[in-house]
Amino acid sequence: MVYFIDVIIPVPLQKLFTYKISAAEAQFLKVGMRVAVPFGKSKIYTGIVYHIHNNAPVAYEAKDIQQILDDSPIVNDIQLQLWNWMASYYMCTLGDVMRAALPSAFILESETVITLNTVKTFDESILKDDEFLVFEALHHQSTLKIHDISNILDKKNVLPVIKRLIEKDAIIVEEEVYEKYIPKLVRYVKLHTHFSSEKELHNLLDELSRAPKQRDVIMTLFSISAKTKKPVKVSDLANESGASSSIIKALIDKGVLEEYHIQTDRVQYIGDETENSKLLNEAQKTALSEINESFKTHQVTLLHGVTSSGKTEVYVKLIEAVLEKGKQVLYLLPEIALTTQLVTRLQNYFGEQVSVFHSKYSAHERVEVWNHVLRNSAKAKIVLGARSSIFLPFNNLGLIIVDEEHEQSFKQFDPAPRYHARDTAVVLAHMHQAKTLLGSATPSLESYFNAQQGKYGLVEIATRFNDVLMPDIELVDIKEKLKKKRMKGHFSDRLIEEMTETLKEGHQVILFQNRRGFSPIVECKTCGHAPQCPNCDVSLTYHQYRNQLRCHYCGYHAAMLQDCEACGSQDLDNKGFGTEQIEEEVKVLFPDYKVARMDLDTTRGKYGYEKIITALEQQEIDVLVGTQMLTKGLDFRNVKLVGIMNADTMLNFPDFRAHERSFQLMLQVAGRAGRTEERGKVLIQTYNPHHNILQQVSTNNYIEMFNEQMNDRYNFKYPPVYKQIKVTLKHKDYNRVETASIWYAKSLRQVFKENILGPEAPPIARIRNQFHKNILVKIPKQQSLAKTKEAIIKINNSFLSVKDFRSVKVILNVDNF
DNA sequence: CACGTAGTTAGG
DNA sequence: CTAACTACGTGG
Repeated sequence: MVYFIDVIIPVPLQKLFTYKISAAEAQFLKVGMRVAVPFGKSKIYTGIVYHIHNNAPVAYEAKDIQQILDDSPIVNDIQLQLWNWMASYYMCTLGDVMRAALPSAFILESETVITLNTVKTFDESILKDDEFLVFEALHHQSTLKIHDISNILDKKNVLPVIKRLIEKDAIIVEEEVYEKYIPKLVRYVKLHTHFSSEKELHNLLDELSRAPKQRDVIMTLFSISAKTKKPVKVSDLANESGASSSIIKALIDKGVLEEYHIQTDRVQYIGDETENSKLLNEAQKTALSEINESFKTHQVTLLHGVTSSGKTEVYVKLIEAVLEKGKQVLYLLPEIALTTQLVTRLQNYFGEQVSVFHSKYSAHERVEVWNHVLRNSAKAKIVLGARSSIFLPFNNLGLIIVDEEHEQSFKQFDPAPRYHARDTAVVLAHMHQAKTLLGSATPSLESYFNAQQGKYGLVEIATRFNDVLMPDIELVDIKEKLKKKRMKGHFSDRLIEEMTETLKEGHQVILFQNRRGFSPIVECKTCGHAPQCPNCDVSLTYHQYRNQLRCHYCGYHAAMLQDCEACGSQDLDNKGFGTEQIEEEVKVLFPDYKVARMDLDTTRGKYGYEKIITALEQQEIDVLVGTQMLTKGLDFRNVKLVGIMNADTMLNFPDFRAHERSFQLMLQVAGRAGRTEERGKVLIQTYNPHHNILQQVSTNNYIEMFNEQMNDRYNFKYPPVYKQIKVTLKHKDYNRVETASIWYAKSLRQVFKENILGPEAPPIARIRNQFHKNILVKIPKQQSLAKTKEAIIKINNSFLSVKDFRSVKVILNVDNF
């Protein structure tokens, strides 16, 4: 009998790849294990076993696998089922999904390593300059990577050089596979068993009387192990005894102490005893029983609770109930809300059972969480994670909570799979026959729509915790203020008044500005020239903290100009405004108070975000200026005033969801104000105070906003009424994308008629030297999604078979919102 | 002709 | 996606 396996390779290819395995391997291998396989001419990839069978491929000879990498599956059947769903729903390959799903430490790749050929001695004089450089470098350093060689030679294409060196027998190249995950080992010591008897011990101590320091170490070891009754770490022993590591080493060398290693987790919860969950108030109790009731008839329930209504306590009760049944819980949050208070809060209740999973974790840390979940370990009963945690190997999920359900960061835009974690969570929960709870103070239209249609259950909490009043929201007409000369920079007299009063009372202020950077563009006052990004169709933005010009799209940066590139004038102006400028203005207006800023620039690094949050909590900051980040579920006791500097930029954003987003954003920011007894105040500065959305924000009227927006969605055939798929074409040659996109749209129109929009150039037509064109496919509710995708794939295939179009990159984005 | 770059194609 | 291969342009 011959055996074969079909393997998923982490490359964007539709097909699975078949390899030959031995009978013994077939006996051992299971679906979901990793194998190292040769792929292409010279690479070795990590693949996931998808299928084990006896059907020899007809068209080619299958290669052998190189190695089996696991003792047991690291991916379970439900995951593979989810991967399949994802690949087909989001129109990408299983390879794409695999890359996103597995922690990178699981996906090892081979790397070409170059070493000297020591077998033969040979004449250096036959080497050319380039070759000699490499040859000599290898005498200093035993191995080199391809990358190192291109650095040494300072050129891109080094393969010909390497090829010649191999031909001359000067070097050897090998493919080396690296196991990327290394468990963290901690060194422990114990007294050698040799000295376990009283007598031997006495002898030892006598012997050591001439080495007092070593004797001390032994005594300390006794006292530590007596105190803790646990194995003793070398580091603890060194600290307690004050002995240097060389003294300990001497004892180990003598055979008095024995050293050993224990594998430890990188991520550990160090906390006190867990506390009992809080008692719920009436509104929360009602909500909890309504949710439980709703789950009897619905797989998914939407919890719409106003800001600070105490949704978390309700979640905690639900989690407790699921844990009691011995099942796992996944708690999904937007990335940004994760690093803070909520983690601590849940750990207070559930202690060690909580594992956290997000993008700032290292590859090693992620593997550890993965393994805990895989083994259904007690340390990962509850996983608190960002969007990618839907990929963890759950085997017994009971509940998924998607908090801040409306957040767009649950959708991955680039690279594929372009999935929405909320929607994927619903599918995943279904596969586990688990329930999904979506929570938000400002639900997305699609979720609320689903609830209205009866697809989801709906539970509402209308009052804030402790009956704190909703903040008082005031709209400030800055057009009028400007006319009456009542603006100081970007601050209206009303905002200054309120800030002065709030600060005087010892409360804190948050100012929200919807753009980062000091000023979006730099403009020459003489000729009007604004420096542009060389790779993208955007003006560069000025960043004061590094005195740099930066492009937000490709990361290009250059030093701030001294004079205009076009006319040489030194009169350069910073136009528009952002968080940095607001910060500057606050410093001038309120010199006696501490101002801080929170945006992408100031929250870089692993704990950048926490530092600012803690400073605010400890009231080291009086005024915090920030971007969207401010909105994410932070709970500050002492913030009484929130100022929204300019509501218009977001309202006028060219996107069908601009209004919905603005509503959500403003209400979320407003929710930061007055979370204790005192009623908070929110000032919204705008040129257009009569805008419907602003009126709805000021009266906190979600339903009115929902109805009005849904009306627009009906009229213009937008989601959630219609589904949509966005096709993006990219190429560095403008004319090529132009013709390609016209061809593509025309083919789509033949099938979908008037439900095709475009091709259109996006607002930023060129990014990283690639020209973009978008085509939108609108899909009516009654039209089969599967058939629509089939048709698109068919068109896409014939598109790719046109020679001229093959170099055009096509991106399919399902539910591109 | 040697070399370098850009485009093309296959991968089991 | 990656690497090998191919076609073509440059410069000695």
